[in-house]
Amino acid sequence: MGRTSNAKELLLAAALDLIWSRSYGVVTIDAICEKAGVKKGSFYYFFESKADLAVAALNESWESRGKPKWDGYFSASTAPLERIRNFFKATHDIQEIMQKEQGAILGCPCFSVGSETCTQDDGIREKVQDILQRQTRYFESAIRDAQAEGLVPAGDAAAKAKCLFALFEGSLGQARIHNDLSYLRDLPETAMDILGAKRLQPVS
Amino acid sequence: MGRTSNAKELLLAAALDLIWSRSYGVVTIDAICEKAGVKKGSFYYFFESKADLAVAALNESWESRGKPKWDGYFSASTAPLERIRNFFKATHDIQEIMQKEQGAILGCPCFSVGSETCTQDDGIREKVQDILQRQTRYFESAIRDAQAEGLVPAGDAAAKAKCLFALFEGSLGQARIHNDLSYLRDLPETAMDILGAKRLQPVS
DNA sequence: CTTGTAGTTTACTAAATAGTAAACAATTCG
DNA sequence: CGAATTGTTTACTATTTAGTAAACTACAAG
Repeated sequence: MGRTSNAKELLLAAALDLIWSRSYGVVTIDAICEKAGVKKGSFYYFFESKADLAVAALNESWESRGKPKWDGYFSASTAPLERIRNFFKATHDIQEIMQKEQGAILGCPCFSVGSETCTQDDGIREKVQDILQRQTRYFESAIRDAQAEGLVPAGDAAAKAKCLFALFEGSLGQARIHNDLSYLRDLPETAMDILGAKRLQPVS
Repeated sequence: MGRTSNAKELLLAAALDLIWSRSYGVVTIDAICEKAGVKKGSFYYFFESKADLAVAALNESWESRGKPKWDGYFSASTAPLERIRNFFKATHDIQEIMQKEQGAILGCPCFSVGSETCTQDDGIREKVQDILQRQTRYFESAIRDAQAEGLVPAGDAAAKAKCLFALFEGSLGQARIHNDLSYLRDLPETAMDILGAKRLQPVS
């Protein structure tokens, strides 16, 4: 019973949008409230602090948008190396759309916010670590399947997954800093190189 | 003539230290002044703004510490692939020392600050782009030399360099977020995989 | 229709922060 | 020495920001 509201959702969306396009530190609670069209009193009704909101926004974004996407790309019904290639291809295409629509390549909010706040706020750091580790496990699982099928050499799948993930986030970071899509173009082939997958045209 | 001072250097050092260990956005001019032991009036005597100081600090850090190091690792008197392997090995070792001394792996200040501020401040973005592009060229040059010596397959050296740099920055970012050195351990071998360098024990 | 609950709004305080102006102090060159 | 110059300090203002308290409003269940 009582009054109904979508203010919480509006605040989560506004926060993610502002923090992603600018940065965590530069975005004020007032700015988030203004963008959401919600008064500050209501903000403090739903959240304790900006950090609290950021954690909730990252979580909400992962659960409702990120996870379904990753689940799709890394579906077990797709061949293991195809999952990885498709994912990296999609990374490029999604950021391409973002550049066209927003005028800027914004990369991965989780990684950007994580790098910015990890020495300052434990709550955000833990949530970011959690999401990034979940994402890395998609790679890990696909690599294990590829190894089981003899598509790539055996080895430490977890370590390889960390490398692929580093390539992924590093490329997105460069694309963001330079606002340049070309940093994302070779991702699929580079990933195959890292995994030691046989090329169509053998190297030597 | 006139009064002498090292306040400018103190401010540059304090700013880099604080911004690197925390973030650009969270560090105030007052905090930088306090850390440097310099009054705010003096700050504004030397710099126009925090962004102005940040640009100067990044530049100073690159010129006096970064560039000499990179010049050393990528010396033409070292074999091309050795340059890259040594560099990545050193990346690990330097961050290991940092973790022991400071309690945290801080990664690359240029990339962190760049990702944080690139949509907000043109001055910082341009300086960061400049430094990152210079660094990428060290890879590019080493890759070209490796290609000329037949150590790696021919191909677009600039594109490969971007990939190596993405691996580098992505790994540092993960190491920072998780405060975990293991993200840096496989860098040398992964770099060789990306370049298609022949392994000691061939893959297949 | 009334009552309790969920959410909203306004108006405020206290603190932090950027930025300035002008008097003051040290250094060196003529 | 004594200007001219370079850097320092203090004390200040104006603004932004986080955070709060309490009155107010809409809704839903009984």
